[in-house]
Amino acid sequence: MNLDLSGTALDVAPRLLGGVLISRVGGLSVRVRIVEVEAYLGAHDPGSHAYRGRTARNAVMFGPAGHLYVYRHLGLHHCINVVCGQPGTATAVLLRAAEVIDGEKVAWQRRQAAGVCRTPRDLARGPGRLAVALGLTGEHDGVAIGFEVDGPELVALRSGGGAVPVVRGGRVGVNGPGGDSQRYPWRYHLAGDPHVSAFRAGKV
DNA sequence: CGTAAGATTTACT
DNA sequence: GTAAATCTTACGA
Repeated sequence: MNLDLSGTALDVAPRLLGGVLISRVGGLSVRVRIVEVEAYLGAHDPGSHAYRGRTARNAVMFGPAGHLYVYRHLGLHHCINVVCGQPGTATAVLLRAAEVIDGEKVAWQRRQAAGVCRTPRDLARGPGRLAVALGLTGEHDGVAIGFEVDGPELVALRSGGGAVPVVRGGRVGVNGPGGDSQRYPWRYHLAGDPHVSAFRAGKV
């Protein structure tokens, strides 16, 4: 089943949960099940990078859906977004955490090379860790997303198909006015899944 | 041009 | 629990 990315991040985010992401970076295949995402709505969202307009970094978000927006955070880590919506609307879904279901050995080696990973649970639990496990870096900013498991694209996305228990809550590290982390409840994750990262409120 | 803050992770007290 | 690492963008002088 193909994913429809033409809606806003709020439409797309819940549908990505339970879906499968395949990465073939460097010829090494890693497959993960998405368990946690966050929606970002561009110009209408103070927490979005695109809130204050287009820059060289976030240009991809203003483009058509079905592309990867990868950015470097704090100089050390990368975060992966799926661009959705229409061109000109900078809406995207941040992939925050996933469960590695195939290519665990490759993911483990990448995580060991970049830092320390003690348990399989931590392989892709968190945005930066997920990027490492998948082998995605700043070079992959703007690459097209495929929808076939064995397609030519570097990364591919597939819907999980069935309904999954979704929990909605405040985004991690992002606050609304007055330090209210629940002001924009645009974080979605699978209920009770151990691979979901811990919630942290943003700085006030 | 200089400074502050950020969609984070890791290590140390 | 708290701090440090480290780079890009935004904003004030």
